[in-house]
Amino acid sequence: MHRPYTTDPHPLVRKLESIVDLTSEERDALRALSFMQRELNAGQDIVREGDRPSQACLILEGWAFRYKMAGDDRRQIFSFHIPGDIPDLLSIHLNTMDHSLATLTAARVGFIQHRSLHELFSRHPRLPGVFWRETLIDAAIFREWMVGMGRRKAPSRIAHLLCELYVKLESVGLANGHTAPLRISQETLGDALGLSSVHVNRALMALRSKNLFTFDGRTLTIHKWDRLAEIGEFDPAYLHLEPLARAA
Amino acid sequence: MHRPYTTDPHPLVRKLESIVDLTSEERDALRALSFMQRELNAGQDIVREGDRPSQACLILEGWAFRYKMAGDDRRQIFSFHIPGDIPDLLSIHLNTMDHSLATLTAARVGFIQHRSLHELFSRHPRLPGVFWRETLIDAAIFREWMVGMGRRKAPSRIAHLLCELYVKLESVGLANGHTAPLRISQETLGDALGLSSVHVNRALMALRSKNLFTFDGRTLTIHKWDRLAEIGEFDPAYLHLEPLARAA
DNA sequence: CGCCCACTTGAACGTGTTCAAACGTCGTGG
DNA sequence: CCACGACGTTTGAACACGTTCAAGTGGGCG
Repeated sequence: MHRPYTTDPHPLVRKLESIVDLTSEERDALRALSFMQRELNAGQDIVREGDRPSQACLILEGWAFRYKMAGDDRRQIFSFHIPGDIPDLLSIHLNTMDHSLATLTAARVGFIQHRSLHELFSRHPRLPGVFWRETLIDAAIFREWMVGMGRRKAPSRIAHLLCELYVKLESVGLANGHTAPLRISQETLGDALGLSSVHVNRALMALRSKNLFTFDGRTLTIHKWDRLAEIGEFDPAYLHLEPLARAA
Repeated sequence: MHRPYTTDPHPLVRKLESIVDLTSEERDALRALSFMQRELNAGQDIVREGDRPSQACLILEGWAFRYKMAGDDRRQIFSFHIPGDIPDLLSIHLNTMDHSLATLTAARVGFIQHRSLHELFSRHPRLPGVFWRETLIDAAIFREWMVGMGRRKAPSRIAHLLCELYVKLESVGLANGHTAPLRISQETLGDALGLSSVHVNRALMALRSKNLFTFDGRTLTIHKWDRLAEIGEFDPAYLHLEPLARAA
């Protein structure tokens, strides 16, 4: 379905190579991007709604997620991010953050100055298009989540999310066979799906009784992909995983 | 809150000038963009999920919306579009449409070849960033709709959408005083909000009884903005209406 | 005038929420 | 090593919100 992942040690290079053939100059330029590195615990905000960042955050290890609060009790999560992602890349064109970014697990992240990215883009004119495309895929995933929250019931939403996360992990080489690491609490799943944790629990138990997958909050193993995809109405087209045409 | 709109006859120039100061060269290049023009009735698909367009659609007159079907009965609408918008601009970087675009009202649209856009971008290096930014704002609106569908109740969602549409119309000069044209059926509102038309009707009636606004499916007049914004938890920050810095 | 479409209303039903309590597990410190 | 606490999961019961189906209303347009 998609190109084989490479094993480049740089997460950003690895991610982009899963999408497009980089020239060696582009690869070198990406590896040369300088950033300040930080280790964070789980559940820490990286950037907050209202901030005006001058740098963007590259996930090097661990998971992050984006969210926004409605009032001070209701949280809506928009996306989960894995190594190689730059979840707040949008801050290079939108001055003020309209949402927050936080770590889901303990994580290592790098902060890249916007200035460095602009330089990278002007020197390597194919790259802005590649990153633009990444933000368009983000938006495609948002649309699919909207379909879920607007038009699918809880079990279907859960099945869909599990399929999506599995495919994304697999596409960057983080899944083995039918198993992938997935350290997400039911409360967090609920905040991503627009459900209460109680209802996530009940729907999850109902799904579990069908033996389609096992999931204990740490590891996801999918036993019957086709059936799960059917329940979740999952069609991966919106992830746009087909690689781009080769570099000229 | 945002810059005064210009009255340039070209909808695309008018839209972009509401965001950024264009140089006269940029303006001329935009006006010179060639496109095939078409008149469409209300409720016609312009591009469909699965298509691989070689052109992008500029709305010249009337309204359009983007949507996706779940099964063949449930429809989810993602966005509404007005003159100056290029709702499927994403097709320049994503080969296959993951959703459809249709007219809401009778409309006049222009189809711009992707090739022309690429040429425009390479000749006017500030423009890709401006268009990229537009697609990032699209995504910001998707996020806000996710908050609504996941975490707000029907009356709040409706109030929020009315506020959003009013502000967007005002920002391009399509609202007069407190009144704006808004030709949307309750069924369509429901498909955008993740609600049944029956429930939209009831929630709308309940809101109407508060005399915050009048809306008859054609025209929206807002009487008590503050109160409506409060009910909808509407904070326009996510629309990123502040103009960009002036051209150097 | 009459038809069509959108809006309105009612009643029964279903999905998901809320509140509360109990249970398990894991990591920490005594 | 065990006790404890923190946190996530599981369960129950009552309730609220939203859906569905069905019928009736009203306005605009041919």
